[in-house]
Amino acid sequence: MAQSPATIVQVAERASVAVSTVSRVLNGGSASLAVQARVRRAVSELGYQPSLAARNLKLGRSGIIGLAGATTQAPWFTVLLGGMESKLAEHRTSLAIASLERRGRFDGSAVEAWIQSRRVDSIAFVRPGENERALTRLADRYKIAVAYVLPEYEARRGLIIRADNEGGGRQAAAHLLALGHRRIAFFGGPEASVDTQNRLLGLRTRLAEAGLELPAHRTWFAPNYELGSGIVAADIWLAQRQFREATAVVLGNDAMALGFLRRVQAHSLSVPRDVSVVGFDGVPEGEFSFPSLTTVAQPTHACAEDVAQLLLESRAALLSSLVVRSYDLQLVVRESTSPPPTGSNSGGTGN
Amino acid sequence: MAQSPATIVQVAERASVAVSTVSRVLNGGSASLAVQARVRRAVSELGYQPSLAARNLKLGRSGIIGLAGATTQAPWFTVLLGGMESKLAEHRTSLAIASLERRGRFDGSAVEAWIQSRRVDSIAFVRPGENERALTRLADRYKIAVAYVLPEYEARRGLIIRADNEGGGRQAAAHLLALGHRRIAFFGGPEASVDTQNRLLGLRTRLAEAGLELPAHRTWFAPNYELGSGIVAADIWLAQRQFREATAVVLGNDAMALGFLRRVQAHSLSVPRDVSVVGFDGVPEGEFSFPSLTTVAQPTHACAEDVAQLLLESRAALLSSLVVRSYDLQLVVRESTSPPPTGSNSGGTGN
DNA sequence: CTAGTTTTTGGAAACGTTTCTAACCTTGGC
DNA sequence: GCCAAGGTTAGAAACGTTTCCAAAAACTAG
Repeated sequence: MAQSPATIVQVAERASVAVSTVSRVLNGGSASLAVQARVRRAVSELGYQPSLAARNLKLGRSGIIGLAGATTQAPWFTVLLGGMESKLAEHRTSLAIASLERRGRFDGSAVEAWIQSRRVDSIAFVRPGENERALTRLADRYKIAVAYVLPEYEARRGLIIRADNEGGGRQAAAHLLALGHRRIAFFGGPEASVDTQNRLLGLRTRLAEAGLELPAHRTWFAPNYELGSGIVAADIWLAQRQFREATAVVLGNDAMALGFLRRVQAHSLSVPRDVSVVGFDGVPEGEFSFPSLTTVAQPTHACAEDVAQLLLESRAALLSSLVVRSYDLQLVVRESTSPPPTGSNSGGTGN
Repeated sequence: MAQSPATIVQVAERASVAVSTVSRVLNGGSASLAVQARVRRAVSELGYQPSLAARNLKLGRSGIIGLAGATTQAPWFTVLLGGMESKLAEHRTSLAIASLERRGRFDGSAVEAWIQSRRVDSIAFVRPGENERALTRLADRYKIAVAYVLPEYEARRGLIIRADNEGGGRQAAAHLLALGHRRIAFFGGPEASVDTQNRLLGLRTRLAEAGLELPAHRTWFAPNYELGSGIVAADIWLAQRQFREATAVVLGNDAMALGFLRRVQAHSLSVPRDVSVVGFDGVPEGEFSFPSLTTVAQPTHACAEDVAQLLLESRAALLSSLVVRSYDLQLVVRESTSPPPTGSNSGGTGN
């Protein structure tokens, strides 16, 4: 039908009314009932929808919220994407995606050009990691409201979405204790990672409450959070006596846990019969692995909606002040954990 | 520094030059060297980047390519997203995401409002499935260039990205034949699905070339492509003699294959020792499953770049004509396939 | 019926670009 | 030294909105 989309001018003509009147009617201003009816009829006859681009240009904003992460394919990222999209769709706001990396490397100037040319109103950085400082400078330069989703450090203003990793560690420990495990090993992500440290802290705290320890000789830190680190962890667990004594292992994240699973099974051991395995994150892959993975899941979906909402409604406030939101992690019990092998469940202190 | 982003007017003032001149210089028009230098200096001093919104408004387009799928979290979708994003970033074009579903149901009018208010220049529908006709009507109404990524049917104009599922079926068959399998079972997706039919056709064709058959009593069709269908498939394989004779099974897609894997292993059988398993799609989960999954992967990344490129460069052509691109699938051999159990590898004809 | 008050409406400016047209400045040939 | 031709630059209009301000219309009250 409509060759090119109808404009407000056409609506005005058809309703025999001034352009400004159409705008007023559509934005809830006052108008006589007769005019309102005429305008609305013209609108529906023409199938008119205001051009957001023109509207936002006039209003001095872009109506765009940016979402940027190191990779657009990480599970975290896509969940956030879905959650924010559904929230934003109701608010005439669009979501623009940017990858922080070009050809595998962080590219600050590409991000800067992107922010500037789109004039994004707000932006959410997903797991900014080591780039956080550079990104903060960028956001400051352009006075953009910004949300950091699971940052490692802490910015001075903006919205910080953090996960209660310590609580998550406690939950993992509680679960394993309830199953009867007494000796637990921890194969963390990078030692410098705040997340890993907090998870370990939670584990230790909860174990201590049960009179148990998680000694340093049963903790190990990987160079990264990749699947390969889980493979190495498995080799260590298989080969080293002080680790092998553990009847349950907690891995730095799900990717590592999946690697661990594979390697251990390749050695003809069974999970959870020979060893119980717990991961962190709650990635979808964990549901389909064999055995499916017990994990401490991040509350990503809830975060997504809150990020969208706050970035929309508290934009002004976020420009100057700091808002920190912490979310509880949630234990998801699946098949990779069970009571320890009978016999190894001695009443020892675990040292 | 810059409170609000610099505009072309400020650049013009700083360079003591008219606004139109700045625009000309920046867009490669002719200008004296002295002026060029002055303008460029002003641009870099102010950190000026043109506002894409204003630019596109004037140019009568939006500079936005839409990407819409039933769910924004499907593996297919995210790969496409990443691929298109990196391609588009070089072309001053942004990608806008929309979900075709609101609260789990297809919502045509939401999609229409979205298309219209954003004035998207082109749009890519990912696996439109049963909504394809409605979406085609929409695209026609607004005269938008449109790409259908893996459609079930075929539109009259636009870009059709299809995968050579028949060839994929042939590859799967060839692989299993090479390993020594003679009796193969097929657990497809919905019988009405074109993809499933083509995959089956490819399997049959290749087997026929080897003098073998894939008889109807060793094929089964699921109601959908979900994991649960794979579970049911496994139960059928386990229970029914004519299926159980097969030393290798081909599933409708990876999700089903993963379900099959889990169920069979839950019955204390080993993959691939007791049965070889092949999936379709190449989802990331298949890499981390145990055993990792042999699959016939979709060439998603290549598609993504082509979709972006064609939607950008051949926009006009796509408005009236039909372009069909077919992509080869690629066999990815992992752990879930091996030679059949010795003894069952008789020289029979497979009937 | 008039004057005052309120409500409704239309006109114009503005947002930040690009492009068209016309004016200006150089240059070179005579 | 003049004129034409060429290249370079400035000015204005346009894209589709919203909003401000003033004009017009509709009431209200005296």
